[in-house]
Amino acid sequence: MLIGELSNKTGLSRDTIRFYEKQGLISIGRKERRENNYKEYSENTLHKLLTIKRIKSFGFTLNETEEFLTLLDRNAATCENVAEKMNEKLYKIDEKIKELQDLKASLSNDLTNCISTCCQSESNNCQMLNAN
Amino acid sequence: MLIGELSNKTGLSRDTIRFYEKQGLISIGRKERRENNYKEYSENTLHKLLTIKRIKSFGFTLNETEEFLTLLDRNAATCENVAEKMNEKLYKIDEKIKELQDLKASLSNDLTNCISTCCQSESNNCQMLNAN
DNA sequence: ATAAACAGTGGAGTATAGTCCATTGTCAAG
DNA sequence: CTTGACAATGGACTATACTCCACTGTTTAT
Repeated sequence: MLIGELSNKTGLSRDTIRFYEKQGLISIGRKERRENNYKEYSENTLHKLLTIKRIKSFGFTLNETEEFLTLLDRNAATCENVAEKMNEKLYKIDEKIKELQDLKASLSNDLTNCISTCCQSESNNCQMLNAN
Repeated sequence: MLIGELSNKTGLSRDTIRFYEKQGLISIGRKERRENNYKEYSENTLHKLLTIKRIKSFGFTLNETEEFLTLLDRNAATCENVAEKMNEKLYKIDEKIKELQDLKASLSNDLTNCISTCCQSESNNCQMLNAN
């Protein structure tokens, strides 16, 4: 199929598909061209793109996604290997959540302080912005 | 004071300070130069940089930080105005936290499914990666 | 006198994941 | 026969917040 069809079937833009190609996530051999030089994408490539979409939906970057693809190609994407990466990602997500929660807590805290004390100050400018 | 001292006092690198200058967060007049063309930074600028650090520590971007600085300059950074921006930021943080929690939940869920079913499959490659 | 440390400027590079543009070529419909 | 839709390619641009580099000038210490 041509890139337009591939785009329709995957929901990825042509540009994105070409970008993935540049990045080496998918590849096309010299033979897989029509006489007019148009690329003829295989079902395999379609499937690969859908896989990329799925892996990305788990929050993996393109580089990480590429690692998965390599494993898949080698038939080495065992549950064990995959679960390991998933757990790492889960850990990172947890870290980010904690970071954000800390940030939220400190922001909330400062905001509370502002309401109780800073607003009584005679300065127009909120004291919360003053560095320690 | 010269940029080196400013850097020491703020903990920001010279490059960062110059970057903030390029971005217009701090500015220096033509007069504030020594004869050798070195910039002479004021206490005011030092204070401003510390304020920038503090605002950024709340998770605001440089653009958002600039808005605060503008308010401060106009003596219009009232608690009300500041609190409004803080609340917006809190809301965005909350949204991000939720996003991450959802992502985490779906990842965890798929991982659980994998462990209970996918690992019994005869394929080497984990089924979790298969697009629907 | 010379080297180290510091200052100034302009511009490039980093990471991420595309998106957009220009140009040229191809194909199908009216 | 020309217009529109689609394809290929290469390269520029986006946002964010710096960081690093090259090159030049100045000051300080030895």
